[in-house]
Amino acid sequence: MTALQTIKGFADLFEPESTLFTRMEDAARRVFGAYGYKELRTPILEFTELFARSIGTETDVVQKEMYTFPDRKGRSLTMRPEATAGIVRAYIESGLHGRENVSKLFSFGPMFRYERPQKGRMRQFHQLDCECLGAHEPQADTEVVLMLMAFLRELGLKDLAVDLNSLGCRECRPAYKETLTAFLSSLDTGQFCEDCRRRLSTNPLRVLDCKVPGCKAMTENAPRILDHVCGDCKEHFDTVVRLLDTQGVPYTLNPRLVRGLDYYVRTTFEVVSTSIGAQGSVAGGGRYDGLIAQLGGPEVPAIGFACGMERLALLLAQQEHGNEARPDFYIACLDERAPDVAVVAAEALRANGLVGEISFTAKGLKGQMRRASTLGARYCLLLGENELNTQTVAVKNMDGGGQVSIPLATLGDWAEIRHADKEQAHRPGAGPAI
RNA sequence: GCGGAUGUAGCUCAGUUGGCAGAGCACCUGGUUGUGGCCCAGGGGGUCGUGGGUUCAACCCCCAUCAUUCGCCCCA
Repeated sequence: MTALQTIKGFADLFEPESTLFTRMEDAARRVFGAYGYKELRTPILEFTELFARSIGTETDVVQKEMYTFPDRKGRSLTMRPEATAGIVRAYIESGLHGRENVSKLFSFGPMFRYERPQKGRMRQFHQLDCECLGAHEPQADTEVVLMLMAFLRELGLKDLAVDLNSLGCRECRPAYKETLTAFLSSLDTGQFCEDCRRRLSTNPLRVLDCKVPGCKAMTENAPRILDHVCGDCKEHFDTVVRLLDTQGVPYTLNPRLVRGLDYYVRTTFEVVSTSIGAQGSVAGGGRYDGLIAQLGGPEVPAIGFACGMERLALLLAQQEHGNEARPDFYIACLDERAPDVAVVAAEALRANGLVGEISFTAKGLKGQMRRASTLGARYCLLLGENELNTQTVAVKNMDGGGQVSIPLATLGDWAEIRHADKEQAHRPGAGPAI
């Protein structure tokens, strides 16, 4: 029998990733909750039509990256490739728009895209998602960016850059598109890379986003969308930027920043890290005023963002390398009767706030000490023949201190003192407890 | 979908021109050490990713395939 393995691009999350994910979710609830956002959980499966209509039939995501299959009655279902469509569907279907003017929702969970896996990109990946539905005001845009930054700060992440741009609206973007196309066509198009020559006709805005140095140089003097948006869009964007200034948020105006999904308009932003390779984009979002109506809902504006949890986990992991928490104790069993006693003793220690484990089997002391050492335990509790006969436990300080003998009956008191020490030690530092 | 790299012990990886399968860490046993984590000696562990081919002989060369990984495309 050959052993089974995970599906390509689907990962089992062990420590420390599993803990990092939990911490991100906790931080999200705290920070987003502070801005009045409520948690929403939508299904992983939706009718395929939802994504076709929202993301855009012509996009790569819909054309070749979705997990799509018929159910038992032949209806086409798709495992969600992103979160916004499902949230908007739920928003419309629940009639939430009729009960409140502005709805603020956040969500997190697995998404699915059939892509070639690489660093920070899985076929099953996870996103944190925030949507502010019903607000057209530029203050909503600013607050969403501020909230995203507050969330990343809460996680202790540094060295992140915010890129900002406006994509114009349905009124002014077509005109800019023409201006841009005219400019690009006037260049020596043969010098563009293969992809850009294709983009020229399919999606000229994407040419600005090309990473090939040659293409970048050629589009250096391309007309900037910010100089071509209509008065309303300009005013909207100016307000967003001015408010970010007052809050001291560092950002870069990036005229090349465009979005992959069709429904974005006006403000668009991205948070980038320079330290995780090619997949440096950690979060991205923007305004999508037309989407809700496009999906059969009311004419309601909205703005939101999605945050890639795998990429955040990469950043957190490299930032916290070597900061693993130490267990407080390890109980070494040196006698066959010891494991029984160890279970009870460990419970007494944990009841007083300590963290640690025991050896289930009795083995030689040398191996036990090695085990305690590799675990990084602060104290190694020895249960040998002598200790069992005298109803005591030998407690050895693994950090070079001495060793004391403690009656089993008073182990709880000892643990209480050690726990108090630990609390004291954690007070000044900002490190996570446990 | 396209391109590069890598698959050898539980883990990290060496392996010369094609000539008996290796090290470190981990694990087990023994010795030593003041109650011991260091040190010393020994031991268990391998379909060399898989399937073909070339050869007297393949971890090594060739073909195929699977997997992992870094990029491209696309996206968070």
